[in-house]
Amino acid sequence: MENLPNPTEAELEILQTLWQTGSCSVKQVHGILQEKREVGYTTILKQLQIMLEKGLVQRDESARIHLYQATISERNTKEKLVQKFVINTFQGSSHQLVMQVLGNAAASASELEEIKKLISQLEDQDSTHQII
Amino acid sequence: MENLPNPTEAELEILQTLWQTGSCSVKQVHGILQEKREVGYTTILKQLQIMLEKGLVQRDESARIHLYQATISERNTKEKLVQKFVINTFQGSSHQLVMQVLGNAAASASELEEIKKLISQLEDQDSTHQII
DNA sequence: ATTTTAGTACGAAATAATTCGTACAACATT
DNA sequence: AATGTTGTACGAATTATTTCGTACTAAAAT
Repeated sequence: MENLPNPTEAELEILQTLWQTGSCSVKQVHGILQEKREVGYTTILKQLQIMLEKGLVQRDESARIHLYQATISERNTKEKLVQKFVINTFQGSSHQLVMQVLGNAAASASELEEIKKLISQLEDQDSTHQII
Repeated sequence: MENLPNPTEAELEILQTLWQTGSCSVKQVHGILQEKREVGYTTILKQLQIMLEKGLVQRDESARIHLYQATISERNTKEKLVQKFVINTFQGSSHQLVMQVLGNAAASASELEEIKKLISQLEDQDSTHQII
């Protein structure tokens, strides 16, 4: 249960492709990111090497072409990033964040439906499990 | 209608105190932040000077003690920061962000109530104003 | 066997963000 | 007037992040 550093912005970009694709060569990652923006091959290579040092990814070196994969889960990572963001930007009030987002982002009716459903579930949990 | 850069983390911290207090001397800002963490006076001074250059704050120099105030609104700034965060972390899906947050942060019943109310409002708007 | 191709390793430059020391200026106190 | 106090200005060190060039290595193709 090590405590790894949060990924930086560029690192997160790479992690996203690893989460989506599973296990990637540098070439694959580069190919995917290249579609979004101009970036050198060795830039991605170096990033992955740094991420390896940090423990954010692991790699299979058995073949000549190394295969990288994320060591941290998408869910858990995003959870931490959200937490940090909420602290920095909303003084820790995730409620405030939600209100902001719902206010801005014209959410579609079906999305609102989904959110309402989640809230109902949460409320049920509350009344069922809460001790007081 | 200039387009100012997003504030960095340290800058945001300062902006928060300016938003809360209105118009502050360096000393005031420093005093408030000092309570949260160890930080030098000239650090804050320099930050404010940089923020002035960037246009994030303006200052009243009429007195010897300069008074700083934010040039960008809290609401608007946070909106942009959220937008950027959602793009980086949730590939632009603010809906995903909301689901994450609600799932994690054990929101209190009253908070959930408040959110539900907002959702109802949004739904009303939809049915009332939407064209299709 | 030589050459070309496709990969990794590594140093280091470029950029951005943060921090603070030192110098200087204005006002207040003696 | 001299001294102390409380400000601002500014240069510069430090740290983090991002980027890429150059060198090296192994495999594939000739």
